[in-house]
Amino acid sequence: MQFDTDIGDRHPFFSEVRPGRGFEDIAMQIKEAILQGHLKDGDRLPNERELGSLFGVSRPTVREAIRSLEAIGVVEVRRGVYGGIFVAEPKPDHVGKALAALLRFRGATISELVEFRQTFEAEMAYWAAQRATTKQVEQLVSIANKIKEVAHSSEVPWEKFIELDLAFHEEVAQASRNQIRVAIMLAIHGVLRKTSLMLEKIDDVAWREQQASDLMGIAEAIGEGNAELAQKRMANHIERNISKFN
Amino acid sequence: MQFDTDIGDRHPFFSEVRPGRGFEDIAMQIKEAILQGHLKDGDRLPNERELGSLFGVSRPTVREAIRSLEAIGVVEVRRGVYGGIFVAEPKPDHVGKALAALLRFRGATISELVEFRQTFEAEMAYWAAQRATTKQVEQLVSIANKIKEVAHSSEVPWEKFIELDLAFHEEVAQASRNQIRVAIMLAIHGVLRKTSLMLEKIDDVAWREQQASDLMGIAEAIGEGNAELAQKRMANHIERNISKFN
DNA sequence: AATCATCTAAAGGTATTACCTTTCTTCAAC
DNA sequence: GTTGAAGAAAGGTAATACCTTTAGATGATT
Repeated sequence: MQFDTDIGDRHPFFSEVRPGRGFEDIAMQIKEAILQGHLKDGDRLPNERELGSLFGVSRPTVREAIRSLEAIGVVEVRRGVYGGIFVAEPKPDHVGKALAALLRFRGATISELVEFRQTFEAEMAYWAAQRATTKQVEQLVSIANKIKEVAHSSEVPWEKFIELDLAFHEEVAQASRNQIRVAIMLAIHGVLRKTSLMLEKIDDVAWREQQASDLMGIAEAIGEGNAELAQKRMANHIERNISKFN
Repeated sequence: MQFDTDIGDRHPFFSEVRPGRGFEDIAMQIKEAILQGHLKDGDRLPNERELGSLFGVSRPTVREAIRSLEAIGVVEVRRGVYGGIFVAEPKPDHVGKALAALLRFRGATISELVEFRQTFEAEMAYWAAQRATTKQVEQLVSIANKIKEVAHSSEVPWEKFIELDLAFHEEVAQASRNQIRVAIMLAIHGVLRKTSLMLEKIDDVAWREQQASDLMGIAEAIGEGNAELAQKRMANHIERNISKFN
């Protein structure tokens, strides 16, 4: 990625902005440049001062544009020498984070979330059973075992229990080999982490053991490559969660 | 929502920022204030200069924070007298837009998208059949009829055809009464609009008529409240789309 | 009296300029 | 060879002045 920093020449794909919300124009041009393939993941953009010259705007305006792009995970900013503005790598957890913010703020209710989650996760398990690698299956079993251990002792804080549970589901999402599912799963968990803090603690050992048993069953079904079974077990698992929290 | 603009006093829920990325701190505090219910949808924040005083930072720093929040749809900025910074209303199309940007940039491939879409939309039709209002059903039938008319004449540009198709699917999403589904649907369409521009035009009248017939069938199933049928027809409809574009 | 054009104040949008802070690299002293 | 201090690149912040948009108020015209 080469940049022509000479203001006099016309830049290959950047042009000066129109009046109004200049930073929006700039953000759009940079996004477009990425979509068109002129800028690729990891590419470094010119520094803020140079960008200002290129777009014919001041540095604050450039910075506002960068902030917008940074917020939605399009670019990444690093400080120091060899720092700068970089086209962000496709990390699904970035997506998840932003998406979580969206869901949390945009009028989606918890009951809408669980309704969606029910079939979403079941579907995810279905594909995971067909695509999980040996390593991923081992990982799932490993997590399920940890949960089983933890389930018995009511000493373990419920936050720990929840974290293990979420880790399991995220691993299933990964195993389903679909970045969209991974992103949505992470987003949902972002919401759950926030909201579950407001719920009463789960000291119910019987419930914990049921959960552990559920997850182990799902891990086994995925390990056997039995998609329908994995799907069904996951659906039942989520179903039990819903009735517990409603 | 009242604000104490006197710098000397401690603000009820805003506090001065730490060094480093001050704007991040500010964005976080505002988000938190919304989550905690201190700020509600439609509330107007103090103007940029006052916020600067409240947080103990300069105006550019405040603006960068606002840009971040604006990008993810948390706040909305209006100019002019009676303008200002407002907590954004829960408009799912805002979510959809931001989500679309995320999906487009974050390594999700088209084939992952269609795979997800298949069951997602079928599920959506299932719930729509159980929840659609009379008015929504009429709207669906109306759109399906328009598509039917348009299908015959190859005069009508394919962009128009696609728009009608997307409108139908969005109406189904609305009818399913789940904001999460609506947001995801809009996001997917955002991606499709961008990518479909790169595909060859659809002059295939037979295909168009098949589409029109599909949608009419779905609308009818929803109108009858036959959830399983609606689900099945939607799945078949998407299936045909996939085979067409692969 | 109704209507249309102009004025004006509030608030966001931009430009300038100067300086601070972080973070490497480099090179010298030990 | 290790340690440490200086320097340079690039983002982060501050302060200030001025432009632009927008809606309501005001007043003139018909």
